[in-house]
Amino acid sequence: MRKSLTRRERLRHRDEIENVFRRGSSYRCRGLAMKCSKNGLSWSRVLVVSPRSVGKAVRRNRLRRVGKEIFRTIKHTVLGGYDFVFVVYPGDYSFQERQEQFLRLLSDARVHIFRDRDPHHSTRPTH
RNA sequence: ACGGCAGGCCGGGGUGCCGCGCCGUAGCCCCGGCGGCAACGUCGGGCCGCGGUGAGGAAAGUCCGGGCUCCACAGAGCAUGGCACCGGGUAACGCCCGGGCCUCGUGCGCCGUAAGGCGUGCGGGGACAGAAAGUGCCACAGAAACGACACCGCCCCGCUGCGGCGGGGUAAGGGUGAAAUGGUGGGGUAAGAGCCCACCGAUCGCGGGGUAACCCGCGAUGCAGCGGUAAACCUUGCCAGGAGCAAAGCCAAGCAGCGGGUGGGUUGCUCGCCCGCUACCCGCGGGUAGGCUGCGCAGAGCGUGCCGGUAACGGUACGCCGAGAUAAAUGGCACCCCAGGGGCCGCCCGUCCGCGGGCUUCCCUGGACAGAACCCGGCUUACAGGCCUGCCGUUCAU
RNA sequence: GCCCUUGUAGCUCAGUCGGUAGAGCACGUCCAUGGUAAGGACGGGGUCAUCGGUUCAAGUCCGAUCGAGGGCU
Repeated sequence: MRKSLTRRERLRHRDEIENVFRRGSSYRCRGLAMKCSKNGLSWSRVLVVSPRSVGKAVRRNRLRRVGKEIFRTIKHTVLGGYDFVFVVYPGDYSFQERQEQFLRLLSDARVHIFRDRDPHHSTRPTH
């Protein structure tokens, strides 16, 4: 499977983003928050942002890039048909610790598929 | 060798795997539009390959100056705002370069008992026009704060009850203040005072040098107009029309109009000019927050050499084409080199026996400040570490 | 990206033309009350966001920096 994250798989428009923030379900843990909602498409779309309190543009870009990279490497284990918004908060975390935060919130939302299981028989999300 | 100051430059490099934006290009024939009966052609998109390319010296703050776009043209005057020694550079500037003057620090020399003064060298700083056009302000203190004045004093005359009192002269000394109407020394005088003299300062005139700011020399005037503040109003000279790429133009989608004004034309006033009076403007309400152009373009462009210039910079020849996103591309992981910091075992060298330096090995960091958003020229601010040049100081060697 | 506004006591704000920084609430002590609140008297508390400049003198004038808030398709 390709590990790319193309333009189609990113959440790009203001109304779509505001829709997720307004109507999506919330999940959060230390250092990360996630909002998601169904988008009616066959694939999932994602957006990673960092709040203004993180600091200046360089630090905020860095957190967004790490978040995008994590989603890219694990996106084949995520169900299709959802819009995700990840809000990355500052903290002294390594790449692996950040990845665990993402996997935990995706599991909490029941949209995470483990690789040793057949995707077609996994439990459907309940919202 | 080390340390300090000033100026200039750089701001990690490489390999592998995975990934992102943009440009070009072959393919698939996946999707849509148009043409065609069809095969297919064409345009746009998607996917998958290949090639190219991909953050900074400040990209930052948005403090100045332009280009560019729109306001019919970008016109005149006033208002308003900005700038301000002189000359040059530049598209322009409040920027840069050179020069002048003032001021601060410091070395040397001279004068002086000293305080200090003068000359000169080096380095730093200066929003540095005008206070003899006018207005305002100068708290407290002080007699008096701008054309004003006598508190303590000093001196003369008169009176006296010998304590002083009155009239006048004076501004040297004390005192107040940030600042008291030239300074120092001498003469003079009742005491004093540019009252007179010498030197310094100031003003004016003449001559010389310099494009100029200004400098130098000589002479005259006792200085009778002279305090400070224009980053107070102001005066003089110069500059500026306004808004800003969320400018501006086009396409698609969508909605609902109502009330008011007669003028409107992107700060204010007047004039001119233009447009319009089925138009335009103002207010309330409703709808849309998508795409394309602008916008990645050869440009006040970058690099190197030569020429002119003290320099900023200009000219010329050759070469090069160097990001273009839009919830916003330039990233992630691993390793090596290099650089820096820290620790321990061992080895070597020096030793004033406190330790210092080098090698090996291990760990940490990739280091600081910081992310293009229409584009340039500056300014300001932030910044780990390193390199180069010049000057100064200390030590060692010759 | 562009354009504005603002920063004064713990909080909300005054401070004109430069001349020793104030008000209300809050805080402390005392009075008053059997006690508390209200009330009264007295008092403490400020790097005027930071740095530099002009001036004899700066919260005020000028420049730079930092922070906070708002608007523009």
